[in-house]
Amino acid sequence: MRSETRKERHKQLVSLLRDNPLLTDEELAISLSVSLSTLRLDRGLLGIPELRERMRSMAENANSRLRSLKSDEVVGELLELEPNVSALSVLSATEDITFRHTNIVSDYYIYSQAASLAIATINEDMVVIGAARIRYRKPAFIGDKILARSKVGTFKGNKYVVSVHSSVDGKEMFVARFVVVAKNEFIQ
Amino acid sequence: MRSETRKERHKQLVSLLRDNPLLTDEELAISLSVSLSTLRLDRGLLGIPELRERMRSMAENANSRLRSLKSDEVVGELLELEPNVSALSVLSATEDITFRHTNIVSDYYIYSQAASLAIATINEDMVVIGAARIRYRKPAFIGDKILARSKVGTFKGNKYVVSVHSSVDGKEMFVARFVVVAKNEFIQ
DNA sequence: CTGGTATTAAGACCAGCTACTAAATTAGTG
DNA sequence: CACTAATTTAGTAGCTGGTCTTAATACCAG
Repeated sequence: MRSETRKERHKQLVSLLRDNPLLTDEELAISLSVSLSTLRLDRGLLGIPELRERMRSMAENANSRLRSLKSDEVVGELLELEPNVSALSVLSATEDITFRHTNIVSDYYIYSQAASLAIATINEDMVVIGAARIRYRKPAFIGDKILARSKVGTFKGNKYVVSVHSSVDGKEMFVARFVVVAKNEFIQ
Repeated sequence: MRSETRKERHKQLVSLLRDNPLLTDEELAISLSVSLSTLRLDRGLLGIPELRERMRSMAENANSRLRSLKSDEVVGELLELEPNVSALSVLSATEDITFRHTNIVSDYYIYSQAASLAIATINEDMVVIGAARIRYRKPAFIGDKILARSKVGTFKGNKYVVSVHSSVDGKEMFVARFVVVAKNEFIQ
């Protein structure tokens, strides 16, 4: 059983597809300098679906991923919005927003949910975060539904103070106070 | 010109695909109760690409989006690291980290670069952000190279204060002061 | 009835596969 | 060295979800 070369090739195949899942069998075969037949056999052995399947599944959760990260602008799903007063969003903690292969939700996402909610709350064309004070009280884990609630406090001119409280199961997990700035001139 | 029905159908077609871009021509034709030919003609007239094209493009930018935030853990590229003292990272502003189709880099990424740098600076197994004060001084634009420099200030027990200054072309753009907490016990 | 628009049908072709069969090649062992 | 088993390659037919082209048909107005 001299299948060292094959094992090696399998590793390379996996790695090629990790870098670019949109390669056809032909391209893969050429990269690994084997025949189409061999490549298809390998792909079968490794249980890797055909290109079209891979595209399909990526396209499918491109949707959900889109929705979570940048979609339109809000990270999380906007549930309520009373412009310039308050808003509510929820973010479901899935594996791909966790921190270093743990079960803990990465702070980036908690921040992003809160910051985008703060921005969404303000009813102006162009709004950016100017400053913030944030505190993480507890971690959130895979499976948690993170509810973020924003409230507009004082505002002066083009600056609003928006506070955001994020909680899981009613327990406060994160608090922030953002200074949000509305830009009337369109920069650049 | 009895094309009222056709116009109506075109609207429905667009709306069907907006709801679910992964429908085949056959499914669409049935939904709209026309023949395959008609449906393909319509799709052509509206300049809508075939299913596989739609999948491909969705799959493509599912990719780039994934790759951009999270990548591994550090947002940006780590250039220097003196553990528990200071560190330096750079983030190149590309189109996919911008805010609302503008040229301005989204605050999420600036925060993420700074926070991950602060964490990377601390030489402990498990480290999370406990609190932060941050200020955005100027926006950053597509093409900018954002340099973030961290410095560890005081530390007491398992809490470190890490300050991060991010700049573009030597001009300070963002400042933050993080309280970083090292967790010795592995939570969960 | 004629003409124009809209719809449908029919046929040939393509990419990127699957599934299967069969032959050729390459080790590895006695 | 010959033999066997694993591995690789080749080749065929068939599928999906299209493309593109040409031709036939339905509909409706003037």
